[in-house]
Amino acid sequence: MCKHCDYTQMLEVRGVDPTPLREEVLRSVGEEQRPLAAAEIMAAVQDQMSINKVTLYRILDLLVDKGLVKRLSAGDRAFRYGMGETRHHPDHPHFVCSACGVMECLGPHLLPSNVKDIQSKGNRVVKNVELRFEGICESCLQND
Amino acid sequence: MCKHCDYTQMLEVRGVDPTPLREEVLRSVGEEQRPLAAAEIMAAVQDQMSINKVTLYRILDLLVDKGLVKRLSAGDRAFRYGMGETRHHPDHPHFVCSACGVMECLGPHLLPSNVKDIQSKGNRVVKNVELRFEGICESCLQND
DNA sequence: ATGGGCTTGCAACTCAGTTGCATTCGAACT
DNA sequence: AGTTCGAATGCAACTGAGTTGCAAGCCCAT
Repeated sequence: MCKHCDYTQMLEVRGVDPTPLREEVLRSVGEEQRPLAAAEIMAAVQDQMSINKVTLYRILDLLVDKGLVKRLSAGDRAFRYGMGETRHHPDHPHFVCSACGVMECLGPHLLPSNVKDIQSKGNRVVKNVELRFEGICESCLQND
Repeated sequence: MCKHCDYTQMLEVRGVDPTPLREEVLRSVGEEQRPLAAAEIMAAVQDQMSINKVTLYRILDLLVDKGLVKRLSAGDRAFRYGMGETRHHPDHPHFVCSACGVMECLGPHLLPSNVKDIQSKGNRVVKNVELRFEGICESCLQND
Protein backbone atom coordinates (compact mmCIF):
# COMPACT_ATOMS: atom_id res chain seq x y z
CA MET A 1 0.00 0.00 0.00
CA CYS A 2 2.75 2.31 0.90
CA LYS A 3 6.38 3.31 0.84
CA HIS A 4 6.22 4.28 4.48
CA CYS A 5 5.63 0.76 5.68
CA ASP A 6 8.47 -1.46 6.76
CA TYR A 7 6.40 -4.40 7.89
CA THR A 8 9.20 -6.08 9.78
CA GLN A 9 9.87 -2.93 11.71
CA MET A 10 6.17 -2.31 12.35
CA LEU A 11 5.96 -5.71 13.99
CA GLU A 12 9.08 -5.20 16.06
CA VAL A 13 7.99 -1.77 17.27
CA ARG A 14 4.85 -3.33 18.68
CA GLY A 15 6.82 -6.04 20.37
CA VAL A 16 5.72 -8.77 18.00
CA ASP A 17 8.25 -11.35 16.84
CA PRO A 18 8.36 -10.84 13.05
CA THR A 19 7.95 -14.41 11.84
CA PRO A 20 7.72 -15.03 8.08
CA LEU A 21 3.98 -15.76 8.30
CA ARG A 22 3.24 -12.64 10.32
CA GLU A 23 5.20 -10.49 7.93
CA GLU A 24 3.47 -12.03 4.94
CA VAL A 25 0.00 -11.57 6.46
CA LEU A 26 0.70 -7.94 7.34
CA ARG A 27 2.16 -7.36 3.89
CA SER A 28 -0.86 -8.93 2.20
CA VAL A 29 -3.13 -6.56 4.08
CA GLY A 30 -0.84 -3.58 3.63
CA GLU A 31 -0.24 -3.94 -0.08
CA GLU A 32 -3.95 -3.87 -0.84
CA GLN A 33 -5.74 -0.60 -1.38
CA ARG A 34 -8.90 -2.07 0.14
CA PRO A 35 -9.68 -4.20 3.19
CA LEU A 36 -9.78 -7.94 2.52
CA ALA A 37 -11.78 -10.84 3.90
CA ALA A 38 -9.83 -13.52 5.73
CA ALA A 39 -10.28 -15.89 2.78
CA GLU A 40 -8.71 -13.35 0.43
CA ILE A 41 -5.77 -12.81 2.76
CA MET A 42 -5.45 -16.58 3.01
CA ALA A 43 -5.21 -16.84 -0.78
CA ALA A 44 -2.70 -13.99 -0.99
CA VAL A 45 -0.45 -15.56 1.63
CA GLN A 46 -0.79 -19.03 0.10
CA ASP A 47 0.59 -17.48 -3.05
CA GLN A 48 3.90 -17.04 -1.26
CA MET A 49 3.97 -19.71 1.41
CA SER A 50 1.83 -22.33 3.07
CA ILE A 51 -0.37 -21.24 5.96
CA ASN A 52 -3.07 -22.84 8.04
CA LYS A 53 -6.47 -21.22 8.49
CA VAL A 54 -6.17 -21.21 12.27
CA THR A 55 -2.74 -19.63 12.13
CA LEU A 56 -4.08 -16.92 9.87
CA TYR A 57 -6.92 -16.09 12.25
CA ARG A 58 -4.53 -16.08 15.18
CA ILE A 59 -2.14 -13.75 13.40
CA LEU A 60 -5.02 -11.47 12.44
CA ASP A 61 -6.21 -11.44 16.07
CA LEU A 62 -2.71 -10.55 17.16
CA LEU A 63 -2.31 -7.78 14.61
CA VAL A 64 -5.72 -6.35 15.46
CA ASP A 65 -4.82 -6.50 19.12
CA LYS A 66 -1.58 -4.60 18.49
CA GLY A 67 -3.40 -2.03 16.39
CA LEU A 68 -1.50 -2.87 13.21
CA VAL A 69 -4.66 -4.12 11.52
CA LYS A 70 -8.26 -3.00 11.85
CA ARG A 71 -11.18 -5.43 11.80
CA LEU A 72 -14.14 -4.01 9.89
CA SER A 73 -17.79 -5.01 9.56
CA ALA A 74 -18.96 -5.22 5.99
CA GLY A 75 -22.64 -5.80 6.68
CA ASP A 76 -22.29 -9.46 5.75
CA ARG A 77 -21.02 -12.39 7.77
CA ALA A 78 -17.31 -12.00 7.08
CA PHE A 79 -15.06 -9.37 8.57
CA ARG A 80 -12.70 -7.35 6.43
CA TYR A 81 -9.19 -6.55 7.55
CA GLY A 82 -7.46 -3.29 6.65
CA MET A 83 -4.38 -1.45 7.84
CA GLY A 84 -4.60 0.19 11.24
CA GLU A 85 -4.31 3.92 11.69
CA THR A 86 -0.89 5.52 11.43
CA ARG A 87 0.36 9.00 10.77
CA HIS A 88 0.27 8.24 7.06
CA HIS A 89 -3.06 6.39 7.11
CA PRO A 90 -5.69 8.28 9.07
CA ASP A 91 -8.98 6.70 10.07
CA HIS A 92 -11.52 6.75 7.26
CA PRO A 93 -14.96 5.39 6.35
CA HIS A 94 -15.63 2.57 3.90
CA PHE A 95 -18.01 1.72 1.12
CA VAL A 96 -19.34 -1.80 0.59
CA CYS A 97 -21.01 -2.88 -2.63
CA SER A 98 -24.03 -5.03 -1.85
CA ALA A 99 -23.79 -6.63 -5.30
CA CYS A 100 -20.19 -7.84 -5.35
CA GLY A 101 -19.30 -7.48 -1.67
CA VAL A 102 -16.14 -5.51 -2.29
CA MET A 103 -15.19 -2.97 0.35
CA GLU A 104 -13.48 0.25 -0.71
CA CYS A 105 -11.77 2.91 1.37
CA LEU A 106 -13.19 6.43 1.31
CA GLY A 107 -11.44 9.68 2.06
CA PRO A 108 -10.82 10.54 5.73
CA HIS A 109 -12.60 13.88 5.19
CA LEU A 110 -15.87 11.93 4.96
CA LEU A 111 -15.45 10.91 8.57
CA PRO A 112 -16.94 13.90 10.39
CA SER A 113 -14.62 15.25 13.02
CA ASN A 114 -17.40 16.10 15.45
CA VAL A 115 -18.18 12.40 15.49
CA LYS A 116 -16.32 11.89 18.73
CA ASP A 117 -18.75 14.20 20.51
CA ILE A 118 -20.45 11.09 21.76
CA GLN A 119 -17.45 10.52 23.98
CA SER A 120 -18.67 13.19 26.34
CA LYS A 121 -22.35 12.31 26.03
CA GLY A 122 -23.50 9.85 28.62
CA ASN A 123 -21.23 7.81 30.85
CA ARG A 124 -19.59 5.62 28.30
CA VAL A 125 -16.11 5.25 26.93
CA VAL A 126 -15.89 5.23 23.15
CA LYS A 127 -12.88 3.43 21.75
CA ASN A 128 -13.72 3.12 18.12
CA VAL A 129 -15.94 4.60 15.44
CA GLU A 130 -16.99 2.87 12.26
CA LEU A 131 -18.75 4.61 9.39
CA ARG A 132 -19.86 2.45 6.49
CA PHE A 133 -21.72 3.31 3.29
CA GLU A 134 -23.57 0.64 1.39
CA GLY A 135 -24.74 0.63 -2.19
CA ILE A 136 -23.65 -0.36 -5.67
CA CYS A 137 -20.09 0.23 -6.78
CA GLU A 138 -19.00 1.77 -10.05
CA SER A 139 -18.00 -1.52 -11.61
CA CYS A 140 -21.30 -3.23 -10.75
CA LEU A 141 -23.28 -0.24 -12.06
CA GLN A 142 -21.60 -0.70 -15.45
CA ASN A 143 -22.13 -4.46 -15.67
CA ASP A 144 -25.79 -4.50 -14.73
CA MET B 1 -41.33 1.40 21.39
CA CYS B 2 -43.98 3.79 20.42
CA LYS B 3 -47.56 4.96 20.41
CA HIS B 4 -47.36 5.76 16.74
CA CYS B 5 -46.93 2.14 15.71
CA ASP B 6 -49.86 -0.02 14.71
CA TYR B 7 -47.92 -3.11 13.75
CA THR B 8 -50.80 -4.75 11.92
CA GLN B 9 -51.32 -1.68 9.82
CA MET B 10 -47.59 -1.26 9.18
CA LEU B 11 -47.52 -4.74 7.71
CA GLU B 12 -50.60 -4.20 5.60
CA VAL B 13 -49.37 -0.88 4.24
CA ARG B 14 -46.28 -2.64 2.91
CA GLY B 15 -48.38 -5.36 1.36
CA VAL B 16 -47.41 -8.02 3.88
CA ASP B 17 -50.04 -10.44 5.14
CA PRO B 18 -50.17 -9.71 8.90
CA THR B 19 -49.91 -13.22 10.30
CA PRO B 20 -49.72 -13.66 14.08
CA LEU B 21 -46.03 -14.55 13.92
CA ARG B 22 -45.13 -11.58 11.75
CA GLU B 23 -47.01 -9.23 14.03
CA GLU B 24 -45.35 -10.67 17.08
CA VAL B 25 -41.86 -10.45 15.56
CA LEU B 26 -42.40 -6.85 14.51
CA ARG B 27 -43.86 -6.02 17.90
CA SER B 28 -40.91 -7.64 19.70
CA VAL B 29 -38.53 -5.48 17.70
CA GLY B 30 -40.68 -2.37 18.00
CA GLU B 31 -41.30 -2.51 21.73
CA GLU B 32 -37.59 -2.56 22.50
CA GLN B 33 -35.64 0.64 22.88
CA ARG B 34 -32.55 -1.06 21.45
CA PRO B 35 -31.86 -3.36 18.52
CA LEU B 36 -31.93 -7.05 19.37
CA ALA B 37 -30.05 -10.10 18.16
CA ALA B 38 -32.12 -12.81 16.47
CA ALA B 39 -31.78 -15.04 19.53
CA GLU B 40 -33.26 -12.32 21.74
CA ILE B 41 -36.16 -11.76 19.37
CA MET B 42 -36.64 -15.51 19.31
CA ALA B 43 -36.90 -15.58 23.12
CA ALA B 44 -39.29 -12.61 23.16
CA VAL B 45 -41.59 -14.20 20.60
CA GLN B 46 -41.43 -17.62 22.31
CA ASP B 47 -42.74 -15.85 25.36
CA GLN B 48 -46.02 -15.34 23.55
CA MET B 49 -46.22 -18.15 21.00
CA SER B 50 -44.21 -20.94 19.49
CA ILE B 51 -41.94 -20.10 16.57
CA ASN B 52 -39.30 -21.92 14.61
CA LYS B 53 -35.83 -20.48 14.10
CA VAL B 54 -36.11 -20.67 10.32
CA THR B 55 -39.46 -18.92 10.35
CA LEU B 56 -38.02 -16.15 12.47
CA TYR B 57 -35.13 -15.58 10.07
CA ARG B 58 -37.50 -15.63 7.13
CA ILE B 59 -39.78 -13.10 8.77
CA LEU B 60 -36.81 -10.89 9.62
CA ASP B 61 -35.60 -11.10 6.02
CA LEU B 62 -39.06 -10.11 4.86
CA LEU B 63 -39.35 -7.20 7.27
CA VAL B 64 -35.88 -5.95 6.36
CA ASP B 65 -36.78 -6.26 2.70
CA LYS B 66 -39.92 -4.19 3.23
CA GLY B 67 -37.99 -1.61 5.21
CA LEU B 68 -39.95 -2.19 8.40
CA VAL B 69 -36.85 -3.48 10.17
CA LYS B 70 -33.21 -2.55 9.80
CA ARG B 71 -30.41 -5.10 9.99
CA LEU B 72 -27.39 -3.71 11.82
CA SER B 73 -23.78 -4.84 12.21
CA ALA B 74 -22.61 -4.94 15.80
CA GLY B 75 -18.96 -5.71 15.15
CA ASP B 76 -19.49 -9.29 16.28
CA ARG B 77 -20.88 -12.28 14.44
CA ALA B 78 -24.59 -11.69 15.08
CA PHE B 79 -26.70 -9.03 13.42
CA ARG B 80 -28.99 -6.80 15.45
CA TYR B 81 -32.46 -5.91 14.28
CA GLY B 82 -34.04 -2.54 15.00
CA MET B 83 -37.04 -0.64 13.71
CA GLY B 84 -36.74 0.83 10.24
CA GLU B 85 -36.86 4.53 9.61
CA THR B 86 -40.22 6.30 9.80
CA ARG B 87 -41.30 9.87 10.25
CA HIS B 88 -41.27 9.30 14.00
CA HIS B 89 -38.01 7.29 14.05
CA PRO B 90 -35.29 8.96 12.00
CA ASP B 91 -32.07 7.20 11.10
CA HIS B 92 -29.55 7.27 13.91
CA PRO B 93 -26.17 5.81 14.91
CA HIS B 94 -25.62 3.09 17.50
CA PHE B 95 -23.29 2.27 20.31
CA VAL B 96 -22.10 -1.26 21.03
CA CYS B 97 -20.49 -2.25 24.29
CA SER B 98 -17.56 -4.58 23.63
CA ALA B 99 -17.86 -5.97 27.15
CA CYS B 100 -21.52 -7.02 27.25
CA GLY B 101 -22.39 -6.82 23.56
CA VAL B 102 -25.47 -4.69 24.07
CA MET B 103 -26.32 -2.25 21.30
CA GLU B 104 -27.87 1.09 22.19
CA CYS B 105 -29.47 3.73 19.98
CA LEU B 106 -27.90 7.17 19.88
CA GLY B 107 -29.50 10.47 18.96
CA PRO B 108 -30.09 11.17 15.27
CA HIS B 109 -28.17 14.45 15.65
CA LEU B 110 -24.98 12.37 15.98
CA LEU B 111 -25.44 11.20 12.41
CA PRO B 112 -23.84 14.03 10.46
CA SER B 113 -26.12 15.36 7.77
CA ASN B 114 -23.31 16.00 5.30
CA VAL B 115 -22.65 12.29 5.43
CA LYS B 116 -24.53 11.67 2.23
CA ASP B 117 -22.02 13.81 0.31
CA ILE B 118 -20.44 10.58 -0.76
CA GLN B 119 -23.45 9.99 -2.97
CA SER B 120 -22.11 12.52 -5.47
CA LYS B 121 -18.48 11.48 -5.10
CA GLY B 122 -17.45 8.83 -7.58
CA ASN B 123 -19.80 6.80 -9.69
CA ARG B 124 -21.57 4.80 -7.04
CA VAL B 125 -25.05 4.68 -5.64
CA VAL B 126 -25.28 4.85 -1.87
CA LYS B 127 -28.36 3.25 -0.38
CA ASN B 128 -27.51 3.05 3.26
CA VAL B 129 -25.23 4.56 5.88
CA GLU B 130 -24.27 2.95 9.13
CA LEU B 131 -22.42 4.73 11.91
CA ARG B 132 -21.40 2.69 14.92
CA PHE B 133 -19.52 3.61 18.07
CA GLU B 134 -17.78 0.95 20.10
CA GLY B 135 -16.61 1.07 23.68
CA ILE B 136 -17.72 0.31 27.21
CA CYS B 137 -21.26 1.10 28.27
CA GLU B 138 -22.28 2.86 31.46
CA SER B 139 -23.43 -0.30 33.19
CA CYS B 140 -20.20 -2.20 32.41
CA LEU B 141 -18.11 0.74 33.58
CA GLN B 142 -19.78 0.54 36.98
CA ASN B 143 -19.42 -3.23 37.40
CA ASP B 144 -15.76 -3.52 36.45
C1' DA C 1 20.61 -32.27 26.30
C1' DT C 2 16.81 -30.64 28.37
C1' DG C 3 13.14 -27.83 29.93
C1' DG C 4 9.96 -24.00 29.03
C1' DG C 5 7.87 -20.83 26.07
C1' DC C 6 6.43 -19.32 21.55
C1' DT C 7 4.62 -20.48 17.00
C1' DT C 8 2.25 -23.40 13.89
C1' DG C 9 -0.74 -27.24 12.41
C1' DC C 10 -4.67 -30.47 12.50
C1' DA C 11 -9.22 -31.98 13.76
C1' DA C 12 -13.15 -31.10 15.72
C1' DC C 13 -16.26 -27.75 17.28
C1' DT C 14 -19.45 -23.49 17.63
C1' DC C 15 -22.67 -20.28 16.25
C1' DA C 16 -25.56 -17.55 13.25
C1' DG C 17 -27.80 -18.01 9.50
C1' DT C 18 -29.50 -20.88 5.12
C1' DT C 19 -31.45 -24.53 2.05
C1' DG C 20 -34.39 -28.23 0.70
C1' DC C 21 -38.26 -30.34 1.28
C1' DA C 22 -42.51 -31.73 3.74
C1' DT C 23 -46.80 -30.08 5.96
C1' DT C 24 -50.56 -27.06 6.86
C1' DC C 25 -53.96 -23.83 5.86
C1' DG C 26 -57.03 -20.76 3.57
C1' DA C 27 -58.73 -18.71 -0.58
C1' DA C 28 -60.21 -19.79 -5.31
C1' DC C 29 -62.02 -22.57 -9.00
C1' DT C 30 -64.51 -25.99 -10.87
C1' DA D 1 -68.17 -30.79 -1.63
C1' DG D 2 -63.77 -31.81 -3.81
C1' DT D 3 -59.67 -30.10 -5.83
C1' DT D 4 -55.97 -27.16 -6.50
C1' DC D 5 -52.87 -23.59 -5.81
C1' DG D 6 -49.94 -20.53 -3.31
C1' DA D 7 -48.37 -18.62 0.78
C1' DA D 8 -46.75 -19.54 5.61
C1' DT D 9 -44.58 -22.53 8.76
C1' DG D 10 -41.79 -26.43 10.48
C1' DC D 11 -37.97 -29.85 10.62
C1' DA D 12 -33.47 -31.64 9.55
C1' DA D 13 -29.51 -31.09 7.57
C1' DC D 14 -26.22 -27.95 5.77
C1' DT D 15 -22.88 -23.80 5.22
C1' DG D 16 -19.20 -20.62 6.19
C1' DA D 17 -16.56 -17.88 9.21
C1' DG D 18 -14.29 -18.12 13.00
C1' DT D 19 -12.71 -20.82 17.55
C1' DT D 20 -10.88 -24.36 20.81
C1' DG D 21 -8.04 -28.08 22.39
C1' DC D 22 -4.24 -30.33 21.93
C1' DA D 23 -0.08 -32.10 19.69
C1' DA D 24 4.21 -31.11 17.24
C1' DG D 25 8.11 -28.19 16.00
C1' DC D 26 11.37 -24.75 17.07
C1' DC D 27 14.48 -21.80 19.69
C1' DC D 28 16.82 -20.12 23.48
C1' DA D 29 18.71 -20.38 28.20
C1' DT D 30 20.07 -22.80 31.50
